Amino acid sequence: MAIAEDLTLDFAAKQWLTQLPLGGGNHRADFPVSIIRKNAHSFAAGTALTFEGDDVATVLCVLKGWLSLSKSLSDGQTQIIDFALSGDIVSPVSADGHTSVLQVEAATDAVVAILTEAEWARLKREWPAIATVSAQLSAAAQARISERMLRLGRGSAPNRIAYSLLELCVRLRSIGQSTNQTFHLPLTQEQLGEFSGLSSVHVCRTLRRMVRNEVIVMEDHMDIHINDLDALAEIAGIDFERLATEITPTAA
Amino acid sequence: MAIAEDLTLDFAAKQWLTQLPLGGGNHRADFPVSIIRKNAHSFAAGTALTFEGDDVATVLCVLKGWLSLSKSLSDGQTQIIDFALSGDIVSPVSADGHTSVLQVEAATDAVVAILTEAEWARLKREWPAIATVSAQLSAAAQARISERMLRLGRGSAPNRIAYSLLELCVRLRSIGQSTNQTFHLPLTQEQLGEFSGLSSVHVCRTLRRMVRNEVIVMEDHMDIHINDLDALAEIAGIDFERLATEITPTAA
DNA sequence: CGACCTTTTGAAACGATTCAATACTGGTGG
DNA sequence: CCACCAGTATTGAATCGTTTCAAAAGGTCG
Repeated sequence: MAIAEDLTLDFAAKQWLTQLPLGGGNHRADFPVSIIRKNAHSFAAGTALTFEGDDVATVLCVLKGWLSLSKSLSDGQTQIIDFALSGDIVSPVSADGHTSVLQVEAATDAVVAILTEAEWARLKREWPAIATVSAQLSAAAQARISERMLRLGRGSAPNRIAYSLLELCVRLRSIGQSTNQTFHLPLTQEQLGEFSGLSSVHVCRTLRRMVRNEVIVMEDHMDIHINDLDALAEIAGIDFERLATEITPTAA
Repeated sequence: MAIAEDLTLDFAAKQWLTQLPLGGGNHRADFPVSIIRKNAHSFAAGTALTFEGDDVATVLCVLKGWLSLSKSLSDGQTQIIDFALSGDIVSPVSADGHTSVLQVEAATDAVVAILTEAEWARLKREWPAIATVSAQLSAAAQARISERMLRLGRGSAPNRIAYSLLELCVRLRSIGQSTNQTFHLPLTQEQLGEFSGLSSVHVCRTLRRMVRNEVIVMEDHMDIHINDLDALAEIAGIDFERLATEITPTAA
């Protein structure tokens, strides 16, 4: 974990931090960007982000890449609770404020600003726009977690996979990393299984069937194109554009 | 839905609203209680709480009874995402602020204060203690939803049922409705199935097996006593007291 | 008492997992 | 440049756990 120097890159992408109405000419407006920049760290894919002691009360702003938030059963079986993508905010704190309930890991190479609860509270207080976006992000996270719980509890394998693909497509689109239902998932089938509650073998079978039916096209280790959006949405049991408004922070 | 007149009852229970350090002699300190009282409504068990149009941006404070928050697949299969118990706060709003992502229903007879987002924001602003409790409650909800997602995705039926019982036991204990691991669940086996992602038939089989093994005792339609806490915690894959600190707001 | 809902239990069917063998891919070092 | 390796993907076959179907028993309420 090293201080990130290359923050220019992803800031160009469509992200909340760059979109904040922070008040143009006002030089203080640089403050949020600068405090986040100052606390930015790089993580290589696969690295665990650990929090101990007082560090727990911490807020993570993902500036680049994907984080996976997961939990494991005692026998090692893992469930990915959520992915935090570029622009997302994570506070992996439990009700007692002392333990992290979730294991946080960089799913890809990632850049993350790590703020204390206090710093974050101050940002929210002094820049209401940040508080607003933060609330929207958390409502969006809530909504997509509900959708996924529904499918973990009740959905078939095709339903789960279809939903997972559509959710990630929608989210990537909202941060400018997908157009025309084409996107790259930086995941193994094993990880997609941990996300959707299926064995990697069954993820493979299900994806293959979708390719055979020409619902999706797959190339180069997880470059996905949704060929028949209506069919996939039907399998997932959602309305694509409605899902987008529910699980994605909408421009205020 | 009628204005509730009988608010004295559950207020006696150990609840956040009564525990707030609102500043003793200060007469303004009555304000939170009075605004909540003014907006309290009664719902009979089974009633759906609906929100339309501008009502969506709404906060629910459960004063008495249980709410169930659920989602359904197009074929009618339902997943209960969470129960909101007495003292819990629910904001069933999606990221666009216009649709309710969750179906809210009174699982028992219930009394709920229904506040607008604006009223709630004002309460939080003027009584920081409310903001604190609110944050704790939402961290607790986050934590228990993660635990449940893990089990929906990866757990066996016994694991899911054991966890569900323990979670509800812990939560009921924290609001003074369970002592000695004895409590009443106001749920049918069907609902317990919707909560744990199992068919009602399999809920029955699993509970029966636990009774046979003397892990739990069941009487009178869902009066449950956990007879062998260690065994149940083992099946659920948790540490009981640790779970309590994670999924329950801790006294500040 | 009958109507209705919930619980219980058995048997059959189904879907997902596990096991196992093979192929594919990208990276490393001879 | 090729051989090799580890990790990943693919496919088939057997197994397992859960669901579904069905039938009966228990409870509650008009």
